[in-house]
Amino acid sequence: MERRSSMASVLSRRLGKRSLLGARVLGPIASDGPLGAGPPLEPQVELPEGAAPQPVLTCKDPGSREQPQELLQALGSAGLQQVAFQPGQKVCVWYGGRECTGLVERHSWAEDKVTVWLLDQKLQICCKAEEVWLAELQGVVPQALSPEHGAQAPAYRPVSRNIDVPKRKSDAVEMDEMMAAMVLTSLSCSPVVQSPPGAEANFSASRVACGDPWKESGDVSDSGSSTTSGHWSGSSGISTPSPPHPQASPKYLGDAFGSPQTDHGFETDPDPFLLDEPAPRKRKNSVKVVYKCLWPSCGKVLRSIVGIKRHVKALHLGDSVDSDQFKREEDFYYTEVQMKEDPAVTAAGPSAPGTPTAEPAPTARVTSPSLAALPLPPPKAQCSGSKHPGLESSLPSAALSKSAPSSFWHIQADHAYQALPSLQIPVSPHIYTSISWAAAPATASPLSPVRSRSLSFSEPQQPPPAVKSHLIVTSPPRAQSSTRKARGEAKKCRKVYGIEHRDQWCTACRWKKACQRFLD
DNA sequence: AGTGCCGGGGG
DNA sequence: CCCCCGGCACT
Repeated sequence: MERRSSMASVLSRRLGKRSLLGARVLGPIASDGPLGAGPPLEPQVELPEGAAPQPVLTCKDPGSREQPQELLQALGSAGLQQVAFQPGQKVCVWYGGRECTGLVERHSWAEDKVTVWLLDQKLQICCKAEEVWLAELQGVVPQALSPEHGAQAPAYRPVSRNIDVPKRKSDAVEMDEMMAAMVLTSLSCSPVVQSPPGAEANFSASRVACGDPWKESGDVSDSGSSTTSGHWSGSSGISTPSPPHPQASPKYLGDAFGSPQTDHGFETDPDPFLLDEPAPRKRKNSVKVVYKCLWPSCGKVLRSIVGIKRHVKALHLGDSVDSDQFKREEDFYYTEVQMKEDPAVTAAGPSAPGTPTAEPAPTARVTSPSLAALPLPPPKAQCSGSKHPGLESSLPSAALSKSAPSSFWHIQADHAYQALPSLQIPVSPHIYTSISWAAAPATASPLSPVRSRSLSFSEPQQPPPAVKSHLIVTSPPRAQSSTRKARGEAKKCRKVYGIEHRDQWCTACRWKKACQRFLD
C-alpha cells in the first residue's frame, strides 16, 4: 500500500544512484573481459591488467619508494641485501615452496614488500623484499635445487642465509607432504595455535604448493587488507585431521555431504587475497620490524629474521629437526611484527599473536615467508557476538577441511555480512592473513578491492592466460557512490549451491543481499 | 528468464 | 537483530 507511495520516492532516489552506476564508470570492470573498451580512465594505479602488457607502471606507486631509510636500516640489521626493485624487473621469489619467476609489480618501501607477478602462476603475490631476488643476478646460488629453473638462480635467498634451505628436489608431491608436515607440526606443537585450531588445517598444503591446484588466481598477498569473503575449507586432497575439534555443526556437515559439489572440498575464492593495497598504505617511518619467537614461554624478540630463525632453531627446534622436511620449520615459530615505535613489543610476550588476543591489527602485520596463507576465522569474530557461537568456537578444521564446502567459512562469511572491519588473523604462528571485509562503500579507498576473476568453484575451468583484474575506478570526479555493486561475474551462492541448497548460501545471499562469500 | 542485491518491512 | 522479499538493473 503505502509501500507504493514510498516506492516512488525511493525509486527516484534509487534511480539516481543507479543512473550513476549506469553511467558505469566502472564499465570495464564488470564483465568486459577485454580492457580496451573502457572509457578513458587513466592508467590507474596498481591495476595489473593482465600480465601481458609490460607492467611498468612506473608512475605511481602509492606511497612507496619514498625514503625509508629506517627500513633500510632495519633490513640492514637483518643482514640482508637490500635491492630496489623496479617495476618490470624480472625476479625470483620463493613462493609456494619453490622458486618462481615473475615481474616486479612494485616495490613498496614502506612495507618492505614487493609485489610480484608470477609468470608461471599468473598471479600476483606480495612478499617481503627479502624474499625476492633479481633473476638476473647470478650470484651465490645456494642450494642446488631448482634444477628445473636452472635458468635463473637466486642470487640471494633470505632463508638460506644461515640455514640450509630446504630446497629439495622440487617435487610437487613432496612439497605437499612437507607442507602438511609443517602444518601438522605447528598444529600440535605451536604454542599459539591452540585457540584457533582450524588454523593450519585450513592452510592446506595443496594450495601452497606452487603451481598447482590452488586455482590460478590464488594469490596471497598480505598486503594490508584484502577483501575477502573468507570461506572455503581445507584442501581437497589433504584433510588435516585435527583431533582437538571433533564436533562440527551437524547441520553444516550434513549439508556438506549432501551437497553435490562437496567433492571439491573447498571453495576457493582466491580473489579476496588479491592485491589490493590498503588504501592508506603509507606508513609512518617509524615502523619497526621485529621478529618474535612464538615458542611457548619464550617470546624472544629479535630484529632480524636470521636471528630469530637461528634462535628458534637452536633453542627450540634443536638440530633434531633436520630432515629437510623440517628445515624451514623455524618459520612457523616466529612472527614478524611491525610496530609503530612501541618498545612494548618485548612485553608482548604473553599475548602471542596467534592468540585470540588479536592484536590491534593496525600495528602488527605479519607475513609469511613463502607460504601461502589462508584465511582463518577471525579470532575476533567470536567476540563480536556471532550467532553460531558453538560452531565457531569449536569449528573443527578437520571437519571442514574435508567435505564441508562452506561450513567453516561459510559461517564466518555470513557474519562478514554483518560488516566486519578488517582484521588480521593468525593462521599459524607465522602466517597471518589479513582480511578485510568489504564494507568499503563508505571509505573511499580509491584503490579498493579488485576482484579479478570468478572462482571456478565447481568447474575446473582453465584460467585465461592473463589474470585480469579490474581496477576500481577511481574516477576523478569521485563517483564513488557506486552503491550498487557492479554485477559480479563471479559465481554466487545461488549458482554454486543452487536453490535447493539455499541453506548453504551465505546469509547475505539468502537475504538477497550482496553476496559476501563470492564477492567480486 | 535468471540473477544479484538495494531498500524496506515484518517478527 | 534476523530474515524475507518487492523490484529493479543486468545478463
